[in-house]
Amino acid sequence: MRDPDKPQAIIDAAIRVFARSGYYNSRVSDIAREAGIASGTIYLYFKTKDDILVTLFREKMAEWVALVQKEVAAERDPLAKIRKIVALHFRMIQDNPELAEVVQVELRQGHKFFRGASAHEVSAYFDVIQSVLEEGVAAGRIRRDLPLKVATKMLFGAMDQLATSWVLGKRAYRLTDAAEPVASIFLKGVTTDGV
Amino acid sequence: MRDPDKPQAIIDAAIRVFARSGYYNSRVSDIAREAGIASGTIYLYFKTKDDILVTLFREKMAEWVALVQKEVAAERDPLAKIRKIVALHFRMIQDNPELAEVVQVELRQGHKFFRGASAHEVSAYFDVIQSVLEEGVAAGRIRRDLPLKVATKMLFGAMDQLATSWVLGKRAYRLTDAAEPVASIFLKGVTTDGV
Amino acid sequence: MRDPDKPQAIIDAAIRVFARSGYYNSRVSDIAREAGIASGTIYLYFKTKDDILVTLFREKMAEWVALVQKEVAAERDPLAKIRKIVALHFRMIQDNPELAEVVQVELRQGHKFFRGASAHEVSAYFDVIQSVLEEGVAAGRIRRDLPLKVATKMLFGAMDQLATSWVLGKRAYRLTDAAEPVASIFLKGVTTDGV
Amino acid sequence: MRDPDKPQAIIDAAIRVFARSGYYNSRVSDIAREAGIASGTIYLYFKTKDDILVTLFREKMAEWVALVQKEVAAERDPLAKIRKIVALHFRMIQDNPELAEVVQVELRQGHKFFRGASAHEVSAYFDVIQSVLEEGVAAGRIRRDLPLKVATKMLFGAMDQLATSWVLGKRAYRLTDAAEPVASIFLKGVTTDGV
DNA sequence: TATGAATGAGCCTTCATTCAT
DNA sequence: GATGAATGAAGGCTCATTCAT
Repeated sequence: MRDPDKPQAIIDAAIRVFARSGYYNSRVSDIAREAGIASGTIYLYFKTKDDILVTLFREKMAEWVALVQKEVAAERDPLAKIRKIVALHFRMIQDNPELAEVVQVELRQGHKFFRGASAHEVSAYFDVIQSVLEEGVAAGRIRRDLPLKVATKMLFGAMDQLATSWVLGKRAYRLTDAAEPVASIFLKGVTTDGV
Repeated sequence: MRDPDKPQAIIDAAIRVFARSGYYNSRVSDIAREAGIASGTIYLYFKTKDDILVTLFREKMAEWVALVQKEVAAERDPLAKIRKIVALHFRMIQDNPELAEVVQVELRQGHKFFRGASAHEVSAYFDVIQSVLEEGVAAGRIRRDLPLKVATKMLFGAMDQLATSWVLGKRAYRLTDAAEPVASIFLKGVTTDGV
Repeated sequence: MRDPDKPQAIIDAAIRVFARSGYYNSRVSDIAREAGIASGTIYLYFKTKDDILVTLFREKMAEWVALVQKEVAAERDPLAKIRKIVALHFRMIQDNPELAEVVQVELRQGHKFFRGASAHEVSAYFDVIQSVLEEGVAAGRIRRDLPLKVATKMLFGAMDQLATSWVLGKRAYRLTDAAEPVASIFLKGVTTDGV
Repeated sequence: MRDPDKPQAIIDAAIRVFARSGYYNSRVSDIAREAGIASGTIYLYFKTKDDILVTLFREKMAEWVALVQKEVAAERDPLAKIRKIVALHFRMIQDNPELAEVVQVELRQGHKFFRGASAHEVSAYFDVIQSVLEEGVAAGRIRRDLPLKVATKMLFGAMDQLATSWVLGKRAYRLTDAAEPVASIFLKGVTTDGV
């Protein structure tokens, strides 16, 4: 396993191919052709076809969570952090629609991800959101009685649905334009009254 | 003379099988065995394996939308209608976890559903939600400046994520208990201030 | 097996269906539909799908040979008998193109016919031709040194090829018009010089 | 890098298998086993099972027609050319009885061949025969009033029937021994009187 | 006798994976 | 390491045949 760029090139090719046809309708040889290599070469870097998807997913999610954590840390205000998360989420989707399509769709293959190999990476993102909400509560900006897990899932679900609609739809508008309304509605729903 | 219960029995068996292994990892013969019939019999009622999934999806979504429409019509207050939708959504998921798992997961196979055969059924549910929000605006209970499509997707996304987490998780709690918090947070986010 | 018309109706339907699609591309249910009966009914009269073809073939060949024998017996002159055979052959093909197509094509399924169940019926037709040639030799009208088996096959092959070309072709001409030329060429080839 | 001998090996195996059981009763896996390869390998070289038969047929007929054309061109005398064609035809059948059996039988699958993909190859052989007859007419050796198309089909049909009988029969004699009688009878039938 | 729904063996074809070069 | 031809297990679908009604 010498060439350090090959795995990345394979993953990038896989993203494009999976986005086009879905995991089960894509052939390993399609990925190889897209990557400009022979299909046997893929098996020098990945154990199985499944391994490509799982690795892809883990890697991208880890990158993503790291980025969000860094950006969120740069903000002081808990509510600004929430706005930041929404803005980042939508920007990432908008800038990487193929990756987004793969993740949106295949993420739901519960057996593979939520319950499986990538559960950790997924929950890390939820943890980031929940931590910010906790900060908000501690700062008195978010309702003390807010059920945090529920609110976390709601925000993720709301963002995810906007993203899904955009990815699977015609993409005739800028998803990033939805960030402010989404954040505002959510924040109005969770913040302390009179603040 | 064809048995009019067979298609339903096949669909019910397919729901159990797809929930267990996912569409692509299920064999037609698995569905047949689950339904207690020979695999060839399935082809007397469905054209292809795909047809089973699409029919299943369309049928269940149509039933679902009809039920929600009826129940919502029975409520007067727009905000009570929203609470009703959330309660129904969660009850349905909780009472039909296998169906829920299939729909949650396969719904995202964008190529098959959102963009494909079942786009109509899916959007009908969105229409129900959006109509209620419009009523709320007309009644002065919901913010006049609310971006309706965004709010509709947010509510659906929030419910869907709660449902997904519950379905794919350990189901150690009652999903219906989450209905009130979800509805409250959402409503606080969208209702007119001071109402 | 009460209804005496059913087997005939099934065979007639089979002729039309086999002519249209060939034996292997025809389904038993196609024959049933063509005959206006249920597919299970076919098995009251025929043991297998194969049995339909074999019975069809035997029956039609037997009828055919009986007819030719009768008509040939009505002629005195051996050469006139040959002309009669050719004329009858072409008329039969022309009047029953669907039967002809089935027989022409499936006849060659050597395993089933020449070597199999219908060898007897096929050779009976060859016997008729050869007998006439023998008469011709005995009457001094046909060359004494003619290899009879070869000449018999040649005449049959010549007629059969004309028939095949007509059946598989556009049928834009009357096959019966070819009877006289075919008979003449053959007879010139086999008759005694100077007669 | 694909093995250039594989397609030929597959076709040769297919000839043996088809000759043994007929096209419809042969499985692709039978051909693979006969060729000593895995069944999937066949699909690296042929698109479908049907493609094997069509390719086999086209290729062999093209070779055959080319050979006949070359050999016929080497003869001067039109009548000698006819004798040559008959001799070659019978020799080819006798030397390749399995190929012969396949071609004889499947050739009649009108839908596939005469009317289908290989119509061109088949008619090329007829063209060779007819051209020679035309030469004979031009040379005054063959009757000016001979209906050429009829005579062409007669000769082909005669040869084909002798071949079929031999192939499907016990092959207890040398087919090539029939060449001279067949040619003589045909030529006596078509040549100018007194020549 | 007639029906046609049900059966399930059978087969073509695909494609993830291997391995000789 | 890289290749891609070869493999062969797997599965969707068909259809001849059966049998309960």
